[in-house]
Amino acid sequence: MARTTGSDGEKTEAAVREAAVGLIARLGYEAMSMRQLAAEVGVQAAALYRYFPTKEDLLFTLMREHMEGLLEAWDDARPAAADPAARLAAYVENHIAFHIERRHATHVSNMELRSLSHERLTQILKMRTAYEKELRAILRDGAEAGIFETDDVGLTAMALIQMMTGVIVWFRPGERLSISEVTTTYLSMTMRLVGAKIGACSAARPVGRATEAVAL
Amino acid sequence: MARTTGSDGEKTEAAVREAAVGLIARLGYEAMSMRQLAAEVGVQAAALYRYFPTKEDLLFTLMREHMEGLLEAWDDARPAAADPAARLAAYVENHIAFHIERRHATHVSNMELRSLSHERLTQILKMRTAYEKELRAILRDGAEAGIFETDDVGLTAMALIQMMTGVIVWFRPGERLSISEVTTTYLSMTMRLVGAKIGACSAARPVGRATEAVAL
DNA sequence: GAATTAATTGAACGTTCGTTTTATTATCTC
DNA sequence: GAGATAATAAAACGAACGTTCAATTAATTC
Repeated sequence: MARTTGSDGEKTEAAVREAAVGLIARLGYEAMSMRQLAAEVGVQAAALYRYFPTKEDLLFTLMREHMEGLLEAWDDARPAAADPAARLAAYVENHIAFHIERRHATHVSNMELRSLSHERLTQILKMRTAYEKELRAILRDGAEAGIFETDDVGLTAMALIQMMTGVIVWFRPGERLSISEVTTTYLSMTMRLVGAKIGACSAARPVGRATEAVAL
Repeated sequence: MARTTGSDGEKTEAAVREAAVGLIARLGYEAMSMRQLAAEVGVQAAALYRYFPTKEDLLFTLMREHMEGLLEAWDDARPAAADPAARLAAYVENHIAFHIERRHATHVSNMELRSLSHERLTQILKMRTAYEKELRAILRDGAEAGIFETDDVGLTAMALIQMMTGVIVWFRPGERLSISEVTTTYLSMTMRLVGAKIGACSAARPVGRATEAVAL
């Protein structure tokens, strides 16, 4: 046989991407075979090569578009206001929402970096660094304004990102907590972690601890 | 050829374990071939099967021993005192020290879970849960005693563990920060994150923020 | 020093892998 | 409706995979 009735390149390519994200997230890039992916899409393995020249090209495409999406999402969510606390709150909310919504793609982008060629790895890491740089800028501004109290901006940024991204490891939609409950809790943990002063944060509710400290 | 002069089963097995941890951490379990591992040890692939019946047995052994080591380390480090803040400080210090010292093994234990059979996965996860339960108990005790201020004990525990374990992603020995500097900073971030009250923590230096809150 | 055991080699097994090639059919263009 | 093109199937490629087996030699035992 050959071309099947109703076959459409765009639809097939989209189906390949979607199936690939799911399979790689579940099995790992190395463990997923092209035949397995093709079967999931309902196609022969050879057909995949019409859309992606190699298996690694497929992986790289998924990762690059994930990172581009993350940077775009932050570009849209970034508040105009200069208030560091509000900017930090927006960063946290955007980060958690984006990563929960794309758990599988995030898993792939975080776990399969070692399967990229050196050049492509560099490309992905460059995007990641640009994204992290945004957080460091917020923390630095907040520390200089005396609103935050961070011992080490770089280290705090890494700790926050690890903490937030870690949500995808245990979060399952429809279980005990909703996305907004998780986000609220993470927001207040973040504000406490950076030592945010009261009233400085418009989006987050008052962090709470300082009131009790005063009461001591 | 056959048995080589000076060959010793115990030494070879230890060399296999060590090389396997390094290779799996760098390449991933699926991407590492038994021939590659054998070459690293300086032996033929067939020789590996004298010590580990299958590739998965090797992986499982590495993971199980890593988790056993973690539980033992905490058993030794656990303070006798009942003070939740001191216990939390001990947990953080032990966790970071253990994971930095065994970065590669931690990487393997965290990243290659999906390559285990269902039964063995359950076994490893049981150990991991037992370890995390210790942290939840500390947080609960601290919250009940009014020393900590945690919105959600389970969620806080996950956030803390992700944050702390994340150290191995970026930490490189001999770079900008020493282990003790990293530990100190993470300890103070932890204490702020859980909203620890001043003076409650014997091991950590005063967390700092409350003093300024009082000064407001 | 002969017998036994421990440690390893080298070659091979069947399977699966990513990928390529060729042929075939559906759809689109005019 | 003929010709061009897009989308796929089917089969095959060589290479690499985990693993097994028989042979061989070093070390140990008595």
